Amino acid sequence: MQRLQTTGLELFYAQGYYDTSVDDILKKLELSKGAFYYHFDSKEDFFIQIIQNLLARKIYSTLIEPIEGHDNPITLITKCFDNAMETAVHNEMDYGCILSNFLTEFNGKNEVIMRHLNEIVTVWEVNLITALQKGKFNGYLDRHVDCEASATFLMSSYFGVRTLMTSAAPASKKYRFMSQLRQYFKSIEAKPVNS
Amino acid sequence: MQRLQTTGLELFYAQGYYDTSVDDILKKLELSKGAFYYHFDSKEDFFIQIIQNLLARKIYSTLIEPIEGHDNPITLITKCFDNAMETAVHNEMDYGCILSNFLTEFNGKNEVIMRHLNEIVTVWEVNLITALQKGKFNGYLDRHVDCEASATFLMSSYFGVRTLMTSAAPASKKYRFMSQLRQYFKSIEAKPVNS
DNA sequence: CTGTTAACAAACTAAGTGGTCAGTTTTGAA
DNA sequence: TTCAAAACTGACCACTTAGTTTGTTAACAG
Repeated sequence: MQRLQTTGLELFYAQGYYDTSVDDILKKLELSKGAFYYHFDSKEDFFIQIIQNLLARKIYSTLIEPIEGHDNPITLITKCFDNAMETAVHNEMDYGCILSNFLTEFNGKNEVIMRHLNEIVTVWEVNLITALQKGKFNGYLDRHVDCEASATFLMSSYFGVRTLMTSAAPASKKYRFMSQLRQYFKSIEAKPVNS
Repeated sequence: MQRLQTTGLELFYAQGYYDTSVDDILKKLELSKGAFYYHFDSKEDFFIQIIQNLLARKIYSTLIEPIEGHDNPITLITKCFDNAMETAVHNEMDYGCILSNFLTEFNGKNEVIMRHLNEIVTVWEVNLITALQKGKFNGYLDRHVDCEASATFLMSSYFGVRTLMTSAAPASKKYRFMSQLRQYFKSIEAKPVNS
């Protein structure tokens, strides 16, 4: 069962949902169709279970959990993005940010799945905002910073760079991105008081 | 012929390439399959012609041409992104950035098409870098700015925010994004000389 | 009027697609 | 040992896919 979902997510991530047939998955697993439809109502049902069981966890462990804590959110987020992109650089099987890819694929096509995906996006957003607000409260961020806006900007840039990284020269893309991310962070960090 | 390609791009953009059948396009055009395959070798050939004839032009007119000129690139890029996102906000048929969507869809699946798409990305990148360098030369940007890195950062953030905008509250996403884009720009613009 | 050709129509093929179902094996408790 | 429920098989169904083939117009040069 776990094996089913893991393989499913791998294939869906690599080939896309609509371009991965149930037969594809079953062939890789050497399983029969009957077994599959015994466990799942439909391909869509299968995918939704994957979202809830695997995708949500994956996003949490790579993008949310690392930014929790009471340290400087700038440091935490920088490290978090750096790590996430580093695995992408070193993983030849990188097809961009899973979440962003699926958002693109299902947009305007499957409302049910979109709701599940957007839920994960919202969780990420809320956690980012919270981390930033906490950072502001603790004096790491300038007190004029718009945390909601900053979160949107950070999410955008991360989604986008992961898309760009798949094309060519991911390592250099990562380096350039990180340098400008730091530049942005420098502009919202707490200014030293000239007393 | 023009009608064929225009309708094709509309459908490919809205539903994705793999989820749009030749029959879909022909049904909307009230045309026969014979006519289609008289003009095009294959579905892929059809799409590649669309990329070259329509997509490249669309990217040029919305993202490249507006940033050409000798004004402050910060102003130009800000206005350009603002306009591009504004049409997205007001267009109920918005499915994100066409280029970014296709990059996601074809990544790892069709190398030929990927090459064509990446060509467009490169053109955009080169023009962005040029605009920034010119801005640096003309004293609009701080002379320590890494123009390549800045271009990557700008492209990433734009791709990403267009993906996010399709989910919910595009207008508010736009507003938040633009505010932080300005914040970023403020951090790379030429510092006033304290003489 | 004739023959040629560009432009299309429509029926067709072969290979998939998601999904079903009658039947078989495996498991585990009584 | 029994037997029912759970787990699984693989052939099958209706349908869709990209692409082909054969046939029909319409225009037009000679």
